[in-house]
Amino acid sequence: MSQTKQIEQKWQAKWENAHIFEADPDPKRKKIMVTFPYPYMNGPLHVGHTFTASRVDAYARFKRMQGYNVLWPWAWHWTGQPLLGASQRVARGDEAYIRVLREVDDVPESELKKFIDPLYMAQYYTNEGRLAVKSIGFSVDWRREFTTVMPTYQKFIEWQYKNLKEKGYVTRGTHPVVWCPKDQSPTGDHDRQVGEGVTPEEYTLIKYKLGEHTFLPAATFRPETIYGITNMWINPDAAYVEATVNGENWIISQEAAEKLKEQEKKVQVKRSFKGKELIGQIFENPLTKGKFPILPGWFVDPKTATGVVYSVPAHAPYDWLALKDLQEKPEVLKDFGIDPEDVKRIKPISIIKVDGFGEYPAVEIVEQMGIKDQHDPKADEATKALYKKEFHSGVLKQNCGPYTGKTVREVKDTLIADFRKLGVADSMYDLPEQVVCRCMTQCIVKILSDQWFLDYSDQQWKAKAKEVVAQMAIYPDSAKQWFNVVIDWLKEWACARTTGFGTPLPWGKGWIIETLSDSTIYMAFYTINKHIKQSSIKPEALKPEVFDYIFYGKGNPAELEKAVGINVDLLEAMRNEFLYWYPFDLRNSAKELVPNHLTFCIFHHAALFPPEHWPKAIGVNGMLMVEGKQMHKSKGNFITMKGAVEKYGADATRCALLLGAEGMDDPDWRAENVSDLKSKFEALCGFASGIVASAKNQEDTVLERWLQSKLQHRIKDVTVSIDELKTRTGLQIALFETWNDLRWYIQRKGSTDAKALGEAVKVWLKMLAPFAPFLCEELWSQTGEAGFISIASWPAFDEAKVDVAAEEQENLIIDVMSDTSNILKAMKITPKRLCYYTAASWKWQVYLKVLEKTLAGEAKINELMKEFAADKDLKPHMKDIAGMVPRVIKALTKLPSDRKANILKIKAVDEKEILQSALGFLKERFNAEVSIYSEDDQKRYDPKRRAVMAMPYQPAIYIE
RNA sequence: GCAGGGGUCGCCGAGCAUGGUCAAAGGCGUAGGCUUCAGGAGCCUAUCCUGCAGAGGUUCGUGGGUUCAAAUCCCACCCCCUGCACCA
Repeated sequence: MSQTKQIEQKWQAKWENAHIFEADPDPKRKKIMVTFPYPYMNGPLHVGHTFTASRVDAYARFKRMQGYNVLWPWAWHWTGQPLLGASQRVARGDEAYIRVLREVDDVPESELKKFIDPLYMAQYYTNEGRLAVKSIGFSVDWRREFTTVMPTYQKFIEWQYKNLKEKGYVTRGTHPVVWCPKDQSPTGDHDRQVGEGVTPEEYTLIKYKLGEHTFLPAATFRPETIYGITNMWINPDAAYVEATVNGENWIISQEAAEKLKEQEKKVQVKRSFKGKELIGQIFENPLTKGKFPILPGWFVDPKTATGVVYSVPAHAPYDWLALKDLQEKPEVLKDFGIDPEDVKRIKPISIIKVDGFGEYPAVEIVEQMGIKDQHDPKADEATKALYKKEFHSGVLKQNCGPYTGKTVREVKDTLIADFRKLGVADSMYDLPEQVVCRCMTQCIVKILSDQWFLDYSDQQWKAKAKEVVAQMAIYPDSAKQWFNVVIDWLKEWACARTTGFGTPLPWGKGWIIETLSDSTIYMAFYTINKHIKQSSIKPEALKPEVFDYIFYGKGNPAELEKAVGINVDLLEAMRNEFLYWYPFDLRNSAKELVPNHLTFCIFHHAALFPPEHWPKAIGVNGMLMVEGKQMHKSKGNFITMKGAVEKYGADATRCALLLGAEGMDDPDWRAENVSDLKSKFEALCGFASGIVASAKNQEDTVLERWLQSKLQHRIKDVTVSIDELKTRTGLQIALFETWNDLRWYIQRKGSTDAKALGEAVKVWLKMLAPFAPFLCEELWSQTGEAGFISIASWPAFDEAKVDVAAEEQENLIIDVMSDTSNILKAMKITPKRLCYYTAASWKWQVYLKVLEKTLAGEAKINELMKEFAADKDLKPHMKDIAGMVPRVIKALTKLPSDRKANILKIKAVDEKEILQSALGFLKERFNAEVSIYSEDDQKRYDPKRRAVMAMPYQPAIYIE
């Protein structure tokens, strides 16, 4: 076994035995409850889960070290269809799928066989998942664990839905879905062979009249164009039917008749015939009573909507092209007994005024794009472009009745509603593209009736949900408006279905609450599940009144005890535990859950809990990529949590992920980077334990003060970063920046045995502990500290330890070195001797004065000069000062303002002494003799007379 | 199509909200040196271009604009990612 693995197992066991992550209410301590959306158990946990949960764990561990009572619970989502589907595929002997289980999920053969039982499968993945979560070191309180099919959990969900229903958030209605006629069930995206992402579209049917009692329901997305109709198109070769539809006589395509049967229409086909039969007949516009002919249109697809299309050649490119065709090729009309002259007389009717177009936009766009005929693929493009343009900016002309002067966008909805009221319009759904079910059956649209919905359209509910958002923190902040947009956007959500695992709807036989609807407030269940498990509370005892008491404080525990048999103490303990932990303080997930789960969570809290129990914060992060691509089992780039930990170790896995991205950016998992990080950690171990072992010298030179001071900034930055869930920034500073500080100190010091360095390393380990807990525990134990670093106190920023003088001293060295290197680079020489000349004391006087004025924002050269001239000591140097002042001003603009302030505070420093103290270091660095002089030094070696160039914080340099 | 997020020096990625401190953090990679029996690791240095003195020049998706001054503000355009519902 590798050393890493040994260390990991050792600490995992120690944590578990010491129960340090098990959190109970403690009124003396402030609490933090963090949560991660429970993962769905139809497969193993993967690095995507790992990334998101690592952020939660880093936050939890950080808060725990800060002294908070931190609770991080975990559970498993079993609700829904996919688990069933997966199991069925195993049962069916689906080779491809079984191979994935075997090779990607690493399921042993003996277990695989048992996967024909979906619950067994879920239990297997749950067990594996728990081991993985433990092995990566997430600081979870396992006493609260559950799965969503546990009867006790289901009692909780029943309570939730009973409440929602009573409060009026659950409604009943109809809904169009993509439907597989063979499976007799909705066909979700994942169940499709063809047509992923395709959703039903609603057509308006305008019921044109053919004779007194027959309708031609023409399908359109643009019902406003009824005012511009010139004729009807019927495909002469397609099969049509005359049918009674909800008591009316309709003529529609054969396919349409079948479809309408599934859309809450009573359809009775009376006779079938070819479209040809209709050509040449005259129909009536039910609104304007105008009469128009039916013409042959071969482009009409009987498979789309009703197969009946009306023609608006002024605004629809296809219609214009088809009409033009007939007008130019009158011979085809002969077959239908239509007088070509009648067709030639048809003129487009313009009804929409739109910028950039004249009378007949369709005619113009066809000419502009050089579209030849209705078979030209560009016709489709033209249709879309024109539709978009007319919809957004088109204004209806005077011939549009009550809608005149309005934009299409404004009136569309009312217009449809009006037409329906007048009885001239109906509607039907159809799919814009073909959808084929996994079972190879062609899908259709079905309107499900008696569906149960969560009424997310409810304006008051929306308003309340926004209040929840307003009072909480969202990380990153930019996601906040997204939540608000989603709240606006959400409509009724079908919250129950008839198949799959889940909690039966308490009042609806045969309905099961679907996955995204049974996972909205379960964080509250964690708070009490510990008691339910420890006291083996029976599901039957968990009556709604029990939850009412626990969550709302309603009712009397003594009476409850009598009613359900849970004793008063236990009831009160549960109530207290809920009150202690709730609301949760952070919920973090990937951004894909923003438009659904996370927003649902907000809605349900708004509905069911008072403001004091509303979520405190939600974190959102990107979606993990693997080697630059989306991770997919089918793409062969699927990496499990277990696999990653085995290969790279827990700490490297966690940190590689966290260093990948923060905010909503997508992190990229690159195997090479992870192994680099793994070896970096090995180096870190050697580095740190070496220092810890040798720390003995009690010293307090400027270098120790510098190190201490630098460390304070790192502490501050890391603390602020993790607080805002900027885990990437936090880890970067904790790991790399701090490491660089330690290195600089060691270089300058030339030794590693100072106690101060050992102390700094301890602080360093503490800052790293939330990110790389195993390694830090191991090194912590080597420092001789008792107890776990996981619960050691987080380093606090200490203003008193900030030493700006020490920092500026090192800045001086760094600046001098970089100037020297720059010169060497330009000169392309190897130095034998370096001479530094520090500025004369009068220059400091000038420098500080200029600095002071600069900081105050009033650095005027002439005024400064006057002031200097008035000074007896400076008077003799006025010639030099004249040249110096502009140089100083320029140099100061390059300094950050906080450094300027520090320098002013420190006043003059003895640069010669500082450089002298770094003499050995500089010698070694440049591999040359180094001499330090003051500009005032009469005996200085200065053959090129460089010394006069010396400035405060910028000694002159001479190299030979 | 609608909505949200993005395009930065070989790569990954900070910075852009409060324009100057930005040739632009940090990591990775690459090159050179030190250390080492060797490999690895570690440590140091360099890494847009130019420059025989600490300097200058050209960069931050594209094209305009505002300003003494823009990666950062405004406008237009191009490209990429994510979500869009009965499904986790």
